[in-house]
Amino acid sequence: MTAHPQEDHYKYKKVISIGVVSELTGLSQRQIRYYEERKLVFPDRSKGTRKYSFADVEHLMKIANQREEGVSTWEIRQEMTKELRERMLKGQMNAHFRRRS
Amino acid sequence: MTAHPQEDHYKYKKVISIGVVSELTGLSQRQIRYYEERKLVFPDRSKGTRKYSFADVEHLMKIANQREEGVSTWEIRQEMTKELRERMLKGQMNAHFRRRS
DNA sequence: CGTGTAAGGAATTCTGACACG
DNA sequence: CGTGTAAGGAATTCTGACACG
Repeated sequence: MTAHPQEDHYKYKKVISIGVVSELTGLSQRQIRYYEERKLVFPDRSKGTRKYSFADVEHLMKIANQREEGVSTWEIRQEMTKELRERMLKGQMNAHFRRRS
Repeated sequence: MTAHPQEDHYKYKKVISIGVVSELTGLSQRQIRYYEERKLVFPDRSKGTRKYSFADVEHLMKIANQREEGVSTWEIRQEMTKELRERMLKGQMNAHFRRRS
């Protein structure tokens, strides 16, 4: 599917500490941890300390933009689960049509 | 040139701490720091602490393989500078032919 | 609700050195 | 030469709480 399957997961590998994420996003560590509490981000934990991926960083930047526009964390969360449902539906449909065509 | 110019530098962005690099490569922190001393890797420094890229991680894995084959750090270094010279030459030639064709 | 901050502790990283070989 | 380790300190991260609004 992709030209460089390995490179692809550079984006998703959770290796970045919160300090670096803070620098990259311009968000405070407090904000980043709070967004986790509100279930907007899901870092890995390596013995207590949080590890984020580049995808997480991008996602946090989107969140930062939405927050600036006055969107609440609750609304952002709603939007996320909604998109998730849509993606799952699409997956279902793909599986469905793949089976019978 | 590339489909996703931004994604591309996920590979080169120096954001990974030495502990994670150690886990990723299987090398000890001592080894990783020593290879830096021998000028085989060049992490960024953010206020003292080293930050590596995924490219650095890959490079360290190659180094680990060479070391297992008995190649000395000095020889690895030689090989690196040699490759660098070749790449620079190629750049020169590209510039040269670009100018006159 | 969303974020700042001070507090105390735990985990991480750093350097220079001694050791072995 | 290449790597391990103990040592002491510095920087990072963590949690729970109080504050403001």
